[in-house]
Amino acid sequence: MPELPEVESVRRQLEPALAGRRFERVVIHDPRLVRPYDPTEVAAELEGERVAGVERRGKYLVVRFESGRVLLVHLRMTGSLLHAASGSLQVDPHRRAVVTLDDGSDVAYRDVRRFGTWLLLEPGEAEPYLAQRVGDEPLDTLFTAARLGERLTGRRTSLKAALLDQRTLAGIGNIYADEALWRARLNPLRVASSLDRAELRRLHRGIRVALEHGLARQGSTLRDYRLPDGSGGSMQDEFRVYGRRDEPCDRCGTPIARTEAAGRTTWFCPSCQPEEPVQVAARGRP
DNA sequence: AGGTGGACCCGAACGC
DNA sequence: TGCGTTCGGGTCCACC
Repeated sequence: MPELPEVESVRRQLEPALAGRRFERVVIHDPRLVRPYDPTEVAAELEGERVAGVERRGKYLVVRFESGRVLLVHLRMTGSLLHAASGSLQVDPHRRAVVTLDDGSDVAYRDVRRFGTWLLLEPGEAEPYLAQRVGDEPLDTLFTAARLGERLTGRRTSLKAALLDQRTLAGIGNIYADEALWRARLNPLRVASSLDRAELRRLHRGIRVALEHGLARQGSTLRDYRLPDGSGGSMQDEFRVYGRRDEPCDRCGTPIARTEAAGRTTWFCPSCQPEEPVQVAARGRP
Protein backbone atom coordinates (compact mmCIF):
# COMPACT_ATOMS: atom_id res chain seq x y z
CA MET A 1 0.00 0.00 0.00
CA PRO A 2 1.45 3.36 -0.88
CA GLU A 3 2.35 5.20 2.31
CA LEU A 4 4.94 7.94 2.74
CA PRO A 5 8.00 5.88 1.67
CA GLU A 6 6.21 4.53 -1.38
CA VAL A 7 4.78 7.89 -2.48
CA GLU A 8 8.12 9.62 -1.92
CA SER A 9 9.91 6.91 -3.93
CA VAL A 10 7.44 7.46 -6.77
CA ARG A 11 7.96 11.21 -6.52
CA ARG A 12 11.73 10.91 -6.78
CA GLN A 13 11.46 8.96 -10.04
CA LEU A 14 8.64 11.01 -11.45
CA GLU A 15 10.01 14.47 -10.81
CA PRO A 16 12.86 14.32 -13.36
CA ALA A 17 10.53 12.79 -15.94
CA LEU A 18 7.85 15.46 -15.51
CA ALA A 19 9.64 18.68 -14.59
CA GLY A 20 9.59 21.12 -17.49
CA ARG A 21 7.39 18.84 -19.60
CA ARG A 22 4.07 19.84 -21.10
CA PHE A 23 0.96 17.63 -20.86
CA GLU A 24 0.30 17.24 -24.58
CA ARG A 25 -2.57 14.79 -24.50
CA VAL A 26 -4.58 13.44 -21.56
CA VAL A 27 -7.05 10.56 -21.67
CA ILE A 28 -9.05 9.59 -18.59
CA HIS A 29 -10.64 6.18 -19.00
CA ASP A 30 -12.31 5.85 -15.62
CA PRO A 31 -14.70 8.62 -14.56
CA ARG A 32 -14.31 7.57 -10.95
CA LEU A 33 -10.75 8.91 -10.97
CA VAL A 34 -11.89 12.54 -11.17
CA ARG A 35 -15.43 12.42 -9.91
CA PRO A 36 -17.60 14.35 -9.39
CA TYR A 37 -16.04 16.16 -12.35
CA ASP A 38 -16.42 15.25 -16.00
CA PRO A 39 -13.38 13.22 -17.14
CA THR A 40 -13.42 14.77 -20.61
CA GLU A 41 -13.42 18.26 -19.16
CA VAL A 42 -10.65 17.52 -16.66
CA ALA A 43 -8.52 15.98 -19.42
CA ALA A 44 -9.05 19.06 -21.58
CA GLU A 45 -8.09 21.35 -18.70
CA LEU A 46 -4.87 19.42 -18.14
CA GLU A 47 -3.78 19.50 -21.77
CA GLY A 48 -1.27 22.27 -22.36
CA GLU A 49 -0.19 22.57 -18.72
CA ARG A 50 3.57 22.61 -18.14
CA VAL A 51 4.99 20.97 -14.99
CA ALA A 52 6.95 23.18 -12.62
CA GLY A 53 7.69 20.45 -10.11
CA VAL A 54 6.49 17.32 -8.35
CA GLU A 55 6.19 17.47 -4.58
CA ARG A 56 4.68 15.29 -1.88
CA ARG A 57 2.53 16.04 1.15
CA GLY A 58 1.70 13.01 3.25
CA LYS A 59 0.46 10.42 0.78
CA TYR A 60 -0.47 13.01 -1.84
CA LEU A 61 1.61 13.60 -4.96
CA VAL A 62 1.51 17.30 -5.75
CA VAL A 63 2.06 18.04 -9.45
CA ARG A 64 2.62 21.78 -9.62
CA PHE A 65 2.13 23.50 -12.97
CA GLU A 66 3.71 26.74 -14.15
CA SER A 67 0.21 28.21 -14.35
CA GLY A 68 -0.11 27.85 -10.58
CA ARG A 69 -2.63 25.08 -10.90
CA VAL A 70 -1.98 21.83 -9.01
CA LEU A 71 -2.89 18.24 -9.77
CA LEU A 72 -3.26 16.28 -6.53
CA VAL A 73 -2.78 12.56 -7.12
CA HIS A 74 -3.68 10.10 -4.37
CA LEU A 75 -2.81 6.46 -5.05
CA ARG A 76 -4.96 5.18 -2.19
CA MET A 77 -4.33 1.42 -2.09
CA THR A 78 -3.52 0.08 -5.51
CA GLY A 79 -2.70 3.12 -7.62
CA SER A 80 0.59 3.31 -9.53
CA LEU A 81 2.19 5.51 -12.16
CA LEU A 82 4.27 4.11 -15.00
CA HIS A 83 6.56 6.23 -17.13
CA ALA A 84 7.59 4.80 -20.49
CA ALA A 85 8.39 5.71 -24.07
CA SER A 86 5.25 6.52 -25.99
CA GLY A 87 3.64 3.48 -27.57
CA SER A 88 5.61 1.00 -25.46
CA LEU A 89 2.88 0.49 -22.86
CA GLN A 90 1.46 -3.01 -22.60
CA VAL A 91 -2.28 -3.54 -22.75
CA ASP A 92 -3.59 -3.20 -19.21
CA PRO A 93 -7.22 -3.63 -18.18
CA HIS A 94 -6.53 -1.63 -15.01
CA ARG A 95 -5.19 1.45 -16.77
CA ARG A 96 -7.34 4.41 -15.74
CA ALA A 97 -5.61 7.34 -17.45
CA VAL A 98 -2.70 8.21 -19.74
CA VAL A 99 -0.79 11.49 -20.05
CA THR A 100 1.35 11.97 -23.15
CA LEU A 101 4.21 14.39 -22.55
CA ASP A 102 5.84 16.73 -25.07
CA ASP A 103 9.01 14.62 -25.16
CA GLY A 104 7.23 11.61 -26.59
CA SER A 105 6.86 9.67 -23.37
CA ASP A 106 3.71 8.51 -21.58
CA VAL A 107 2.73 8.49 -17.95
CA ALA A 108 0.08 5.83 -17.37
CA TYR A 109 -2.03 5.60 -14.25
CA ARG A 110 -3.01 2.10 -13.15
CA ASP A 111 -5.37 1.26 -10.28
CA VAL A 112 -6.88 -2.17 -9.67
CA ARG A 113 -9.33 -1.18 -6.96
CA ARG A 114 -10.15 2.25 -8.35
CA PHE A 115 -9.88 4.12 -5.07
CA GLY A 116 -7.25 6.55 -6.30
CA THR A 117 -8.11 10.14 -7.17
CA TRP A 118 -6.88 12.96 -9.38
CA LEU A 119 -7.97 16.42 -8.28
CA LEU A 120 -7.13 19.48 -10.38
CA LEU A 121 -7.03 22.61 -8.27
CA GLU A 122 -6.81 26.28 -9.23
CA PRO A 123 -3.93 28.47 -7.98
CA GLY A 124 -4.09 28.89 -4.23
CA GLU A 125 -6.53 26.04 -3.63
CA ALA A 126 -4.05 23.25 -2.92
CA GLU A 127 -2.58 24.71 0.27
CA PRO A 128 -5.83 24.99 2.23
CA TYR A 129 -7.01 21.66 0.83
CA LEU A 130 -3.90 19.93 2.12
CA ALA A 131 -3.67 21.88 5.37
CA GLN A 132 -7.12 20.63 6.27
CA ARG A 133 -6.20 17.00 5.67
CA VAL A 134 -2.55 16.41 6.52
CA GLY A 135 -0.44 17.28 9.54
CA ASP A 136 3.32 17.52 10.04
CA GLU A 137 5.77 15.74 7.76
CA PRO A 138 7.40 13.16 10.05
CA LEU A 139 10.77 13.30 8.25
CA ASP A 140 10.95 17.08 8.45
CA THR A 141 13.49 18.45 10.95
CA LEU A 142 10.67 20.47 12.49
CA PHE A 143 9.02 17.24 13.57
CA THR A 144 10.49 16.60 17.00
CA ALA A 145 9.55 14.33 19.89
CA ALA A 146 8.13 17.38 21.65
CA ARG A 147 6.03 18.22 18.61
CA LEU A 148 4.78 14.63 18.49
CA GLY A 149 3.82 14.98 22.14
CA GLU A 150 1.81 18.11 21.31
CA ARG A 151 -0.02 16.27 18.56
CA LEU A 152 -0.96 13.48 20.97
CA THR A 153 -1.98 15.71 23.86
CA GLY A 154 -5.55 15.12 24.94
CA ARG A 155 -6.05 12.30 22.47
CA ARG A 156 -8.00 9.56 24.21
CA THR A 157 -7.92 7.25 21.23
CA SER A 158 -5.37 4.47 20.74
CA LEU A 159 -1.82 5.11 19.57
CA LYS A 160 -2.54 3.11 16.44
CA ALA A 161 -5.57 5.22 15.56
CA ALA A 162 -3.64 8.42 16.25
CA LEU A 163 -0.81 7.34 13.93
CA LEU A 164 -3.27 6.45 11.17
CA ASP A 165 -4.93 9.86 11.47
CA GLN A 166 -3.23 11.92 8.76
CA ARG A 167 -3.76 15.12 10.73
CA THR A 168 -1.66 13.84 13.63
CA LEU A 169 1.24 13.44 11.22
CA ALA A 170 1.23 12.82 7.52
CA GLY A 171 1.94 9.69 5.54
CA ILE A 172 1.67 6.74 7.92
CA GLY A 173 -0.59 3.84 6.99
CA ASN A 174 -1.22 0.40 8.41
CA ILE A 175 2.20 -1.01 7.58
CA TYR A 176 4.46 1.73 8.92
CA ALA A 177 2.22 2.32 11.94
CA ASP A 178 2.84 -1.25 13.10
CA GLU A 179 6.53 -1.09 12.19
CA ALA A 180 7.01 2.21 14.06
CA LEU A 181 5.22 0.93 17.17
CA TRP A 182 7.34 -2.21 17.21
CA ARG A 183 10.51 -0.14 16.98
CA ALA A 184 9.24 2.09 19.78
CA ARG A 185 8.26 -0.95 21.88
CA LEU A 186 4.80 0.51 22.40
CA ASN A 187 1.51 -1.36 22.40
CA PRO A 188 -0.84 -0.22 19.60
CA LEU A 189 -3.74 0.02 22.03
CA ARG A 190 -2.02 2.37 24.47
CA VAL A 191 -3.98 5.58 25.01
CA ALA A 192 -2.35 8.13 22.71
CA SER A 193 -2.02 10.84 25.34
CA SER A 194 -0.53 8.51 27.98
CA LEU A 195 3.10 8.46 26.81
CA ASP A 196 5.82 9.82 29.04
CA ARG A 197 8.81 11.72 27.69
CA ALA A 198 10.97 8.65 27.16
CA GLU A 199 8.17 6.86 25.34
CA LEU A 200 7.56 9.88 23.13
CA ARG A 201 11.21 9.91 22.19
CA ARG A 202 11.04 6.21 21.34
CA LEU A 203 7.94 6.68 19.23
CA HIS A 204 9.42 9.67 17.43
CA ARG A 205 12.53 7.68 16.64
CA GLY A 206 10.51 4.57 15.74
CA ILE A 207 8.44 6.52 13.24
CA ARG A 208 11.44 8.09 11.59
CA VAL A 209 13.53 4.95 11.46
CA ALA A 210 10.64 2.86 10.09
CA LEU A 211 9.91 5.41 7.38
CA GLU A 212 13.57 5.89 6.48
CA HIS A 213 14.09 2.14 6.16
CA GLY A 214 11.11 1.99 3.82
CA LEU A 215 12.46 4.91 1.83
CA ALA A 216 15.92 3.35 1.52
CA ARG A 217 14.29 0.25 0.02
CA GLN A 218 11.98 2.27 -2.23
CA GLY A 219 8.91 1.09 -0.37
CA SER A 220 7.27 -2.30 -0.10
CA THR A 221 5.73 -4.21 -2.99
CA LEU A 222 3.21 -6.70 -1.65
CA ARG A 223 1.22 -6.83 -4.86
CA ASP A 224 0.39 -3.69 -6.80
CA TYR A 225 2.88 -1.03 -5.76
CA ARG A 226 5.37 -0.15 -8.49
CA LEU A 227 7.84 2.61 -9.14
CA PRO A 228 7.39 4.59 -12.38
CA ASP A 229 10.05 2.46 -14.10
CA GLY A 230 8.04 -0.68 -13.32
CA SER A 231 10.30 -2.02 -10.61
CA GLY A 232 9.14 -2.85 -7.10
CA GLY A 233 10.36 -1.92 -3.65
CA SER A 234 12.01 -4.38 -1.30
CA MET A 235 10.88 -3.26 2.14
CA GLN A 236 8.42 -6.17 2.33
CA ASP A 237 11.39 -8.47 2.97
CA GLU A 238 12.32 -6.55 6.08
CA PHE A 239 9.08 -6.07 7.94
CA ARG A 240 9.53 -6.63 11.65
CA VAL A 241 5.88 -7.32 12.44
CA TYR A 242 3.54 -6.51 9.55
CA GLY A 243 1.95 -9.71 8.25
CA ARG A 244 4.21 -11.88 10.42
CA ARG A 245 1.77 -13.60 12.73
CA ASP A 246 3.36 -16.47 14.67
CA GLU A 247 6.84 -15.70 13.36
CA PRO A 248 9.44 -15.01 16.07
CA CYS A 249 10.03 -11.41 17.08
CA ASP A 250 13.42 -10.24 15.75
CA ARG A 251 14.15 -8.76 19.17
CA CYS A 252 13.00 -11.39 21.66
CA GLY A 253 11.79 -14.45 19.75
CA THR A 254 8.22 -14.28 21.04
CA PRO A 255 5.69 -15.16 18.32
CA ILE A 256 4.23 -12.03 16.70
CA ALA A 257 0.55 -11.61 17.55
CA ARG A 258 -2.26 -10.36 15.36
CA THR A 259 -5.14 -8.30 16.67
CA GLU A 260 -7.40 -5.47 15.62
CA ALA A 261 -6.85 -1.82 16.49
CA ALA A 262 -8.61 1.23 15.09
CA GLY A 263 -10.56 -1.11 12.83
CA ARG A 264 -7.36 -2.35 11.19
CA THR A 265 -5.49 -5.61 11.37
CA THR A 266 -2.56 -4.98 13.67
CA TRP A 267 0.60 -6.97 14.30
CA PHE A 268 2.80 -6.56 17.36
CA CYS A 269 5.10 -8.41 19.72
CA PRO A 270 3.16 -9.19 22.92
CA SER A 271 6.40 -9.32 24.88
CA CYS A 272 8.24 -6.22 23.58
CA GLN A 273 5.03 -4.21 23.28
CA PRO A 274 3.12 -5.03 26.47
CA GLU A 275 -0.32 -3.56 27.10
CA GLU A 276 0.86 -1.64 30.11
CA PRO A 277 4.32 -0.14 30.46
CA VAL A 278 6.64 -2.62 32.08
CA GLN A 279 7.13 -1.80 35.75
CA VAL A 280 10.63 -0.54 36.19
CA ALA A 281 12.26 -2.52 38.99
CA ALA A 282 13.33 -0.46 41.95
CA ARG A 283 17.04 0.08 41.89
CA GLY A 284 19.26 -0.72 44.81
CA ARG A 285 18.53 -2.88 47.79
CA PRO A 286 15.19 -2.98 49.56
C1' DA B 1 -15.98 17.64 19.28
C1' DG B 2 -13.65 13.98 18.86
C1' DG B 3 -14.04 9.16 17.93
C1' DT B 4 -16.07 5.13 15.46
C1' DG B 5 -17.86 2.27 11.83
C1' DG B 6 -19.73 1.64 7.23
C1' DA B 7 -19.13 2.56 2.22
C1' DC B 8 -16.44 2.52 -1.62
C1' DC B 9 -13.63 -1.32 -4.78
C1' DC B 10 -11.99 -5.87 -6.57
C1' DG B 11 -8.65 -9.71 -6.72
C1' DA B 12 -6.86 -13.26 -3.89
C1' DA B 13 -7.38 -16.54 -0.52
C1' DC B 14 -10.25 -19.41 1.79
C1' DG B 15 -14.18 -22.80 2.90
C1' DC B 16 -17.26 -26.23 1.64
C1' DT C 1 -13.47 -28.33 -9.72
C1' DG C 2 -16.42 -24.70 -8.72
C1' DC C 3 -18.82 -21.69 -6.40
C1' DG C 4 -19.77 -18.39 -2.64
C1' DT C 5 -17.66 -15.76 1.15
C1' DT C 6 -14.28 -13.10 3.46
C1' DC C 7 -10.63 -9.92 3.65
C1' DG C 8 -8.08 -5.60 3.35
C1' DG C 9 -6.86 -0.77 3.22
C1' DG C 10 -7.22 5.22 2.89
C1' DT C 11 -10.37 8.43 3.18
C1' DC C 12 -14.89 10.39 3.55
C1' DC C 13 -19.08 10.81 5.86
C1' DA C 14 -22.80 9.75 8.74
C1' DC C 15 -23.67 8.99 13.41
C1' DC C 16 -22.91 8.89 18.34
